[in-house]
Amino acid sequence: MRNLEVADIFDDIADFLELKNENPFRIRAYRRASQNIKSLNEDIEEILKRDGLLEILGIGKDLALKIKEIITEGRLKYLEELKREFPEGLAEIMNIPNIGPKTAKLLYEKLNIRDIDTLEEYAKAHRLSSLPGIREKTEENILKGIELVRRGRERMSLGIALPLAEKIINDLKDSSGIKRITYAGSLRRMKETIRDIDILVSSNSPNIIMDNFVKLPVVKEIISKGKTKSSILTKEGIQVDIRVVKPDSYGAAMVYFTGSKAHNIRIRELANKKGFKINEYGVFRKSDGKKIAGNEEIGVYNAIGLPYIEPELREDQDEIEAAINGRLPDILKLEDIKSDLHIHTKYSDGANSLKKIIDACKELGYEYIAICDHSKSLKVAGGLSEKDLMKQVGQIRKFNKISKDIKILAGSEVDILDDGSLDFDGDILKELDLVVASIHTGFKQAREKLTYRILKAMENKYVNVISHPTGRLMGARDAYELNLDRIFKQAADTNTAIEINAFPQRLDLTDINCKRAREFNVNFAIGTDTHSLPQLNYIRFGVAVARRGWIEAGSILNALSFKEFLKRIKK
DNA sequence: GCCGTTTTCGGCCCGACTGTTTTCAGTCG
Repeated sequence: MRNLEVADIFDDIADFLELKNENPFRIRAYRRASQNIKSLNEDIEEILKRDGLLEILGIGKDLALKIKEIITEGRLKYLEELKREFPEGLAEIMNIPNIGPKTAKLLYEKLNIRDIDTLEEYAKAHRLSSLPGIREKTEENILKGIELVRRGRERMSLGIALPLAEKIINDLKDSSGIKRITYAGSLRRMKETIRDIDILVSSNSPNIIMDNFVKLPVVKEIISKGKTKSSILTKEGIQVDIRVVKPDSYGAAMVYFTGSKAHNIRIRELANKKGFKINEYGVFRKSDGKKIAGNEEIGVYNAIGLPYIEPELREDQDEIEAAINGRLPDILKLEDIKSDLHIHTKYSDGANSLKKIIDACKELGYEYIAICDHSKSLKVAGGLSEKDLMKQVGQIRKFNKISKDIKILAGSEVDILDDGSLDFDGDILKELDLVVASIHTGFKQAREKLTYRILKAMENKYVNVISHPTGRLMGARDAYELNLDRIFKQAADTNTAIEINAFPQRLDLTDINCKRAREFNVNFAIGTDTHSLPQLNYIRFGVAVARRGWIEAGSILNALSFKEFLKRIKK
C-alpha cells in the first residue's frame, strides 16, 4: 500500500506551491488529490495496474502521470525541483499556527530564517518586528505557536474527544439564551481521531455565550474571542472552537461546521450550478438573494436537490454522487444494535463478574450478548483452560434457564495459533454458541503467513467471527500486514463475520476497510471488547465505524434479532 | 490542475477573527 506515500508527496507539492504564491486552484487540486488518495479503499498500485487512476476523483491526466512516476521510479522529479527552490524547514515553519505561506516566505526572504529554532531565537530577541505587518503581539503568538508545534498537536482518539465535548456542552447548556447546542466537525463525523473540538450553538444573544465559554473550568488559555466565534485551549492542550448563530441559521451552520471541508466545497459547487449560494447562514437564491433554507440541515440538502446525507458519510468519498443517483446506503443506527458480541469477564482478564455484566447489559436493553473470554494459550490475559471454560458455559446455561429478558451466548475469544489452528479442539468449540477467533501472537510475521493463519482459521467450521482482524492499537502498534481482499473473500465464502472492534484504540476494522469489505458482502460483528463495565458504552464507537464504512443494519450480526442471528451464523 | 445539465475554456466555496493596519492581508476552518 503506497497510497500514503503518494498523498504525502502531493501535499508537499501543495506546500511548495503556496510558498511560490501559485494559482490557489492549482494548489487546491493537489490538496484534494492528496485527500482523496488517502481515503481510497483500494491499493493505488492495483489501481494503476488496472489503468484506473483517472476514475479517482480529482485525478486528471497530469496527476495520473505523476502517480505513475512515483510508483515506478520511487520518486517525483517535480517535487525534487521544488525542493531545490526552498529549504525544507519552511514546510515545518508553516506548521506553526498562524504562520502560512506568506509569512514563512517573508521570514525566509528578509531574514533568511529556514528552521524553527532560528525563528524562535529571532522572536525572543524581538528581531522580527522589523518586518512589515509583524509587531510584538505577532512575535508572542509565534512563540506560543512554536511551543504548540513542539508539544505535538497530536490528534486524540474519539474515546477522549467525545466525552470531553459532551462535558463542555453539559457545562454550557444552561447558559441563558442557548436554544440548541451540539458538537460538529470531525467529531460529529465520528472520525477515529480528532484534532479540535467544534461546538455549535444557536442563540439570539451570542455575547453571553462567548463570555460563559471562555470562563469554563476546562479553559487554560483563550486563543481568540470574537462576537460569534471563539477558541480556547483546555488544560489538556486541546483546542475547542465555538460558534454561535441565529436559530434560523442553525441547520446551515450545522452543515458548514460538520464538514468535511471537501464535502462542503462539493455541495457549494453544486449549489452554484443550480443558481444558489450556500454559506453558514443558509441557502440563498443568487437572482434575488432570498434565503430559501437554513433552519434545519435536511432543508439545506433538499434545497439543492439532494436527500439528507448522514454526517459520517460527509467525506466527499462518493456520497454526493450516491445522493444524486439515489443510492445512498441506509446506514446502521445505534438503535439497531441488539447485542454486544465481545465481552470479557473475571474468568479471564475482565474486571467484572458474569452477573454484573449481565445486569449492565439488561440495562442497555440488549436482547442477547456474547461472553468471550480468552483461551488457554493467552496466559498474560488469564486465558481459560478447557475445564474453566466448561464451568463458565455451565453457569451461562443455568442463567439462560431462569432469564427471560436477555439471552447469554457462551462464547470464547480463541487464539489463532501459529499454524492457523485454534487454541481449543473441535470437541470444546462445538459446545460454544459463538466462537470469536483472533491473533495475539506473531504480529511481526510476514504478510503471507499472517494472512494464511486467518484464512485457515476461517475454514474452521466452528469459527463465527474474526476479531480485531488487523491487530492495530492506535498510538502503540500498527496494523499488521495482511492481504485483506483475500480475507474478505474468504469471510464471504465461509460465512465468517469480520469484527468491528469498538475499543477506541482499536476501531479495527477501520472505516475505510469496512467500505472495502462491504463490496465483498461480508457480515460484520460489532464487539466492545469490554474489560470493565463502562466500556460497554464503547458500542457507539463501533457503530460509528460501521456508519462511516457505509454498512447497513442487514449485514451487522448484532443488529439482527436473536432468532435471525442464530440462522445467520450457521456455517 | 481538474472538470463539464454553463462541456474543451473559464470557471473553481465562503466568511470570521487577529494584528496590523487607516481599509486590509493573512490565516483558519
